[in-house]
Amino acid sequence: MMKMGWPQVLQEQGLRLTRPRLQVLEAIAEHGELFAAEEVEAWVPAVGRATVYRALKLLVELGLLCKVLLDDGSPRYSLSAAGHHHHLVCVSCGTVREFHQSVIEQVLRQLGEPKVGTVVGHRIEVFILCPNCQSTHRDGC
Amino acid sequence: MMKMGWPQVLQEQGLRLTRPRLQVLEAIAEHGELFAAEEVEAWVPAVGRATVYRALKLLVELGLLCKVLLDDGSPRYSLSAAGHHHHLVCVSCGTVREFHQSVIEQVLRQLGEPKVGTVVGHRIEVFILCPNCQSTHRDGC
DNA sequence: GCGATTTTTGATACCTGGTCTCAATATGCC
DNA sequence: GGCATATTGAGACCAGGTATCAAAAATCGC
Repeated sequence: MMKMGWPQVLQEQGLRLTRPRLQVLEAIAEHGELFAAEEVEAWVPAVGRATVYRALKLLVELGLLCKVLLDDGSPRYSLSAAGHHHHLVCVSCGTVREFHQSVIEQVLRQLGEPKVGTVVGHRIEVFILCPNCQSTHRDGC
Repeated sequence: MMKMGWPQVLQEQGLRLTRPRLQVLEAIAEHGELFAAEEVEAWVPAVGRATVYRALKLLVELGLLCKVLLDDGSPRYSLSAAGHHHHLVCVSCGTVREFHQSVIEQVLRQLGEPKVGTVVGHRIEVFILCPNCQSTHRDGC
């Protein structure tokens, strides 16, 4: 679920749908919603390290995956809806929600006065404690 | 300039003002406004690698330095005014400006409805092309 | 000023998250 | 099936750190 369309997307770019790429994709689809590159490596031991990283990069470029920077700057990947958005990351359980906030975008645009410069991009990451983790303080969360 | 108060700050924490720490601090004060950890290493070859990183961490914790994540997630450090703020980073020349936007903070607070969770932190980085880099397209910028 | 105490250092090993190279292999296309 | 081209995997290497631990330095009490 999310795998469909993938071959087409690839081929439009002159890219090939190879076994390693498929294995990576399947592992991701099957496992978590927020994961580290290292975890993917472990999920597909048959696939070389470099290839795993190449696949992740590809998926990010194609917009199927999103690179999220945690509180301390360490990178994680999450399945992504298309388009520009930001993340609500639960610092406890790692759940990631995407959100859109046109107000914020507007404010940022306003920053782009001539004297400041042209805004060429931005990143917003919001760290939360999700309702689940908030109520149940069991560490299993 | 910015060095004053430093001994006091350190001692209040039971920390010591050592030569390596001073060397790192002086190098930073003397050199750039946005720099990589690696650069600091090169500026103070007499100071061990681990110590450089420890000093940087300390300075960040004490709020004298700010860790900025570039577009691609790679970390840089910049001299910092105290207090919560965000960054305007010029993608061309690396100039960093701090900014405050209460509107954004407000919006983020609103995200913290019960059903979403409690906002425990956020990071905002805005990437710009500064007026300087915009007009003069000489790569020296 | 001296010694004891405690912090800090630096060398080194190790870690995560990647990238680069390059020969060997797999894919897509006809 | 055969060919051109994309891709892979092994392995070296890199950035940016952290952990360990004995040796050195700073501060405190006197």
